[in-house]
Amino acid sequence: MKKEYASEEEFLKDYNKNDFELLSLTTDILIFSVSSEEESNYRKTDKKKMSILMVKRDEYPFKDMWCLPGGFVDVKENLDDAPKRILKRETNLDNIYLEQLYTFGDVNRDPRMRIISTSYMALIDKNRFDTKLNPKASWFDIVLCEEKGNLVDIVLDNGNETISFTIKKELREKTTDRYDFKVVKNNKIAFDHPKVILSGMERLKNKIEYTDIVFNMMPELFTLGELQQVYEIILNRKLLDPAFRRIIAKKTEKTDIVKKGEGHRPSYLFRYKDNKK
Amino acid sequence: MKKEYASEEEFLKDYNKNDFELLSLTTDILIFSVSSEEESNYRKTDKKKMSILMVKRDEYPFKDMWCLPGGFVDVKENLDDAPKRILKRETNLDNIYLEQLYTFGDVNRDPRMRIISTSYMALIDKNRFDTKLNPKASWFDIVLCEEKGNLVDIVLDNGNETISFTIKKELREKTTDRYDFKVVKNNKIAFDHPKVILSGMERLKNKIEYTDIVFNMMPELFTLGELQQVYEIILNRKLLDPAFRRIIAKKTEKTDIVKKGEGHRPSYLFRYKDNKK
DNA sequence: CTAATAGTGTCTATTAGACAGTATGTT
DNA sequence: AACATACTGTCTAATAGACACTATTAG
Repeated sequence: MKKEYASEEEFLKDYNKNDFELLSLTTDILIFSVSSEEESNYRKTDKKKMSILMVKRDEYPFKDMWCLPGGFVDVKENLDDAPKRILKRETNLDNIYLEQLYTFGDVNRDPRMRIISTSYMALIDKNRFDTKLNPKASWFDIVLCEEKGNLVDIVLDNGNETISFTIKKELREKTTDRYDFKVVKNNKIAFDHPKVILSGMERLKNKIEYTDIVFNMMPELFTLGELQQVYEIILNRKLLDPAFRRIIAKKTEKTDIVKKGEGHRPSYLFRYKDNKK
Repeated sequence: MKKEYASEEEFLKDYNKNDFELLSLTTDILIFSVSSEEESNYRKTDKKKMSILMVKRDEYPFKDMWCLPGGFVDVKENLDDAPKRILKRETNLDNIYLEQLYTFGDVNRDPRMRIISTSYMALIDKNRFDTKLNPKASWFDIVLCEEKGNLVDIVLDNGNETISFTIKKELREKTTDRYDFKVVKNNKIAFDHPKVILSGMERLKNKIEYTDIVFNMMPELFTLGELQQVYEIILNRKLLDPAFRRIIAKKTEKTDIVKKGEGHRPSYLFRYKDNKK
């Protein structure tokens, strides 16, 4: 028989939290940045790559594999606050503006128990942070990102170790939602984090077109060539100079500072110009 | 002292689930459909409105208020499967393709205990479902949706009751993420569901531009006038006929069936044409 | 006939794509 | 001078916005 309560207060006093099964919630944080690879040819500009911040697991499960910084959400903290706290603890990075990415909740995504994970992402310019990274954290460059048919190959490298995965994108029927991701190959990446990484990369690819998100990963001052390179690695295709400059003109502001000494014609430096309000 | 394990198997045998605080996860489901309001003028076509499927709460907390269909995620079921099961139980609707919307996790969003909720959304044509709705479920038309400055007013009506809310959209600093939503007025809507509803409406507004999602809420055959009306209520603005027809031409296919008897020039019926492979 | 919607033609403004060309530093 | 990148001019194609016009039905 269901008990009748006279008011919400009475009901709550009597409410037994253990009537429902409990589970754990974690949050994983995907931080993108840009790194430059020195070119041997003095004339060429440094080749840029996307990087992802990862952490080496020193405990089971997935001991000695790499994963995104993450951890358990505290019962007494807002979901949005958890990734900030955990990012600080895991990597020592602070003051980063995160946006929610997706919530992954397959039954067997964690071998310990039922754990659901809400992922967050952010773009930063890692050179603006002078805090020292925790020793177990490390930046991995995306050294390969290739899509053949419905297979996506990603290879990451931190200068020391190479890790990689392959995901099969399966079109979902009757929905305009994203694809289903199936991890078909995984070399040293813990949990379902390959899916998180690919989700973030696709989100970024979309958002770069209609937001100013990319400037979060640029330094204060940059050349348009550098900015174009970042667009090109995110979109994974070459852009034409004039078209790029037309579009970017509204979002940037030319300074009178010139970057010289690069072995070719110097470039003006630009800065981000916010047009919203 | 941290114990050393020789293998992942050994670690898992020893793993104590209660080392971490547990919480509950629910899922809320936002179902959109279109309803038509009979026009008194025989010449005019029926005015369309967006509708949302809601459920009356018959228990505390929020007794007698309206909320989205939702419920607790089972420890043994995939997150994506929970909303399907719960939607069936709460409303009797089956076989609906849901996409994940957002995960809401403020500490006090549920007065009973710490509950985090992942919301899902779907668009359906409710007339295609001949299953009878559960008595506590009901379709609410969006009878008003107005944005003034950073305040959004929404009024819902099921023919019997009117419920409403006002949300303040606060621009987040330094992020290209969505706004923060603050519920500043709430008339009879349970939990933080006003936020879920508005998130869904904004998602829909975005997705209608670059996906074919809208056809999920259209009948098999429709006139372009009807389709245009649906676009207009979702986007909340008038569209010009020629421009609309140009865009929609790629996504639709003309049949040789004509809809007559409407008090004005008859219209050909169209059907959705999927262009993705 | 009239009201209402269906459907088309076309001009213009804007934007995207393509390519070629000029400019200017370093070695 | 040669190379690499910076930056611009301009033609063309495609697209979006605006407006006006014609067509067809029920009553």
